[in-house]
Amino acid sequence: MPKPTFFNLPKEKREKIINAAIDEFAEYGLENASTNRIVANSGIAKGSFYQYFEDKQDVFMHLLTVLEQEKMEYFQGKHPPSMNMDTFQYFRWMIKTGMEFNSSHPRLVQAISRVMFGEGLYYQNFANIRERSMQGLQTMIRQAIQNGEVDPSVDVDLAVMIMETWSNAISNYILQEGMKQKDIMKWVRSAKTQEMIDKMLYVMEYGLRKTESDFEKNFQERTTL
Amino acid sequence: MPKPTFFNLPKEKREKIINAAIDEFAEYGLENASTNRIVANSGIAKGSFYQYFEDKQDVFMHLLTVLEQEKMEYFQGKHPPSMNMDTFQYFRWMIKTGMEFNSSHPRLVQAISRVMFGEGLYYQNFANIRERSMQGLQTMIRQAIQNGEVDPSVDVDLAVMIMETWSNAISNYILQEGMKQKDIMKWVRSAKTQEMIDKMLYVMEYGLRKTESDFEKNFQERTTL
DNA sequence: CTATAATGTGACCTGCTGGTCATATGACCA
DNA sequence: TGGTCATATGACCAGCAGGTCACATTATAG
Repeated sequence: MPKPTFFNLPKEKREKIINAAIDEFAEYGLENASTNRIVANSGIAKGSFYQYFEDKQDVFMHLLTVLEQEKMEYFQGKHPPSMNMDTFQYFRWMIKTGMEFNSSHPRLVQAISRVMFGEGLYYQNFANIRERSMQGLQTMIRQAIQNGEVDPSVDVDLAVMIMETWSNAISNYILQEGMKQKDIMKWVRSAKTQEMIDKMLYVMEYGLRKTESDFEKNFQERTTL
Repeated sequence: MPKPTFFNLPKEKREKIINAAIDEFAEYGLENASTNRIVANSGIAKGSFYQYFEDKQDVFMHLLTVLEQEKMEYFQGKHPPSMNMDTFQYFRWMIKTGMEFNSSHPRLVQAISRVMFGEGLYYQNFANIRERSMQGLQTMIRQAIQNGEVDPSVDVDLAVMIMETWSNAISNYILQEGMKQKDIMKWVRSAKTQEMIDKMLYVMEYGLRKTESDFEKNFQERTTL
């Protein structure tokens, strides 16, 4: 949390600092952000910076609350188009409204996602290596559509992106949980972890919505082979 | 690519350097990794480092190819349990085998995902803020299960994680594509982008697999309201 | 007006960074 | 043996980092 002195500042000055910080984080991420540049670009003295904030992480935490707050205000100004939405319709409305918000605050969102989701995505070199695995997935999916397994209306690139997302989500989840364990190997192979993976993949396959098809039946069928 | 001198090194020395690099990246990410620490921990001189590599990004790129290579070898040693798998079964096998590999190379995987997917996840502070939005999702999903909308066998935490993953995936996708456009606002609101979002959410809802239910019908139904 | 407290300032500190280079080492060959 | 060449070394460099602090400025109160 910023110190009280920061909140006593005139609004204009505060915003100038925040904007400089946003630009800095958007460009360099958290660890490589430079307080020197931030103070230079916001036209305050170095010493002042440390009268407003503990350190640069403090600034970044403040950006998070700014985002949270502004997003909440934005949502309060909007209203769902209908009262009779089910949960999925509501979620869709939230996502779309969220996108509207994001596109009206691109720098702020970029700064935060730069920090939260890594520098990796921004390096060109990585793209090449990703490409190779993407191509593998692509042919796999094309085949699957031909075999009538994958919904043909879902276009190939989208399906690739979805499978990649899932694959990363599962990997990260397992990695992060696994790191907490004594014996990762054993933990990964445990029935509980395997079931977790199965469930995630089941949802990828059949979706979150409850349909007439029986979950348990499908689930058993798929996983015991 | 590392320079030839690196590949002329005795295997043992090479591995010592690689291991030091893995530890460094796992701990500090790419930008904050220190070549000084790497040379100190691998017991080589600073100058030698620059006879082996261009710079630290060069080292990291090499780690990527090491991962790629070792993973390929690992997969070649394994064989799918059955030849009659459909695509989803095959994908499940790939994911699980991948997890096995990851858990047998935890440091390497951690180093790479640390760089690729950001420092953000590793800071404790962020967890608190995420918590709040998670709780919102949680109550939403509990309600949805009660209303018979969400598959009750999918447990709440998993559903939250899935929705969060989707929400992030969509945001990132839109942000990255949107940044290339002149007018983000307009692009986000364009029919094409909106349809893309609809499709992703449709897949989240109904899954990738082709079922007896008609995609086009469902899709139309859901999105025109 | 003076006294006191709060805020603003930037020169300065130490520590570490990525990177260089003159020199030392030692394997190989004539 | 002496000469050559790839490799190894670490002292050294300039640059920038985050952070401090004695002092200047301004606001507040008596």
